[in-house]
Amino acid sequence: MASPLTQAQKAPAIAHIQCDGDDLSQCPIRGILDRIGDKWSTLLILMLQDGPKRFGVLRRAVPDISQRMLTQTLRNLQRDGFVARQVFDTVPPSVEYSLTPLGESLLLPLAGLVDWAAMNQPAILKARGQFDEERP
Amino acid sequence: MASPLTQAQKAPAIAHIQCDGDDLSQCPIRGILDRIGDKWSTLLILMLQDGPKRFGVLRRAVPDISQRMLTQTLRNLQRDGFVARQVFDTVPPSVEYSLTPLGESLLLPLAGLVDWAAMNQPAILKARGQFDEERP
DNA sequence: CTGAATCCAGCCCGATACTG
DNA sequence: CAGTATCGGGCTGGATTCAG
Repeated sequence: MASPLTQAQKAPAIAHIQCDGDDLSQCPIRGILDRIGDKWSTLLILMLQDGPKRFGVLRRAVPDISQRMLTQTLRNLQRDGFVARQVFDTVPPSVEYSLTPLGESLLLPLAGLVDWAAMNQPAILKARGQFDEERP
Repeated sequence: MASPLTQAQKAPAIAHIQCDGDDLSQCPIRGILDRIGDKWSTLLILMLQDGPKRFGVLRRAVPDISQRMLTQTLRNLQRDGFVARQVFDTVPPSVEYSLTPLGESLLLPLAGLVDWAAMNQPAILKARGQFDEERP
């Protein structure tokens, strides 16, 4: 844990991650994947990366999300300590969501994944096309 | 709607990832998240990081996966070009799965996420506990 | 040993309507 | 404006059984 940043270009050395056997349910990687793996969490985290946003702003920024899912996803993110929720007691009421330090720290590893995805999507699509082509 | 916001603040480098608006379905990050977000893909990728493994070996290494899910997950990974499948025509038949170069390249960003998860799981659990405690 | 096929439970998520 | 409640569909994933 003394080298948080310099592992950028090292060879894969994720040996200690077993997660198998008996206690797979409380595997740390599983916990975070269950969170970012759902449909909207990652998108909302990315949306909040450049500052706090109100509920309605998020809603408009992600047009195809329902109020239900927006509320629920924000709740989960808040519960895990990724986002903070601040209520302004005005009329009409307004609520601001923002990334906590913990949430912001997630942006870094997330960026690695995002960059990888953007860079390799063509290869994935190509592989997918070939696979579907060869398999009737 | 364009993006009138400037990436000031302390945001890392995920500027160009919008994914909102009209074409959210073919957003690259969404594609990869749908893959690694499922229950077994990431675990199997990590399992294959130190060399090819046979079907039965993987099965025994991840005791709580069903044959159905093992086959299905491997198929998806193969389809996306992450793993290669080699059949040895013997009796009884044996099949070996291994990471492709594309799959290996995913190990790097994945490692970042894994490390982050391992390092911050205590904070997450703590936040979760506090949240559940404060909410009746 | 590897894998396909079927049945079935659970939940994720969307649409809608209603409150403060 | 922000959030809750309810209903229902579709997909994920587990158990079992059969086949090459």
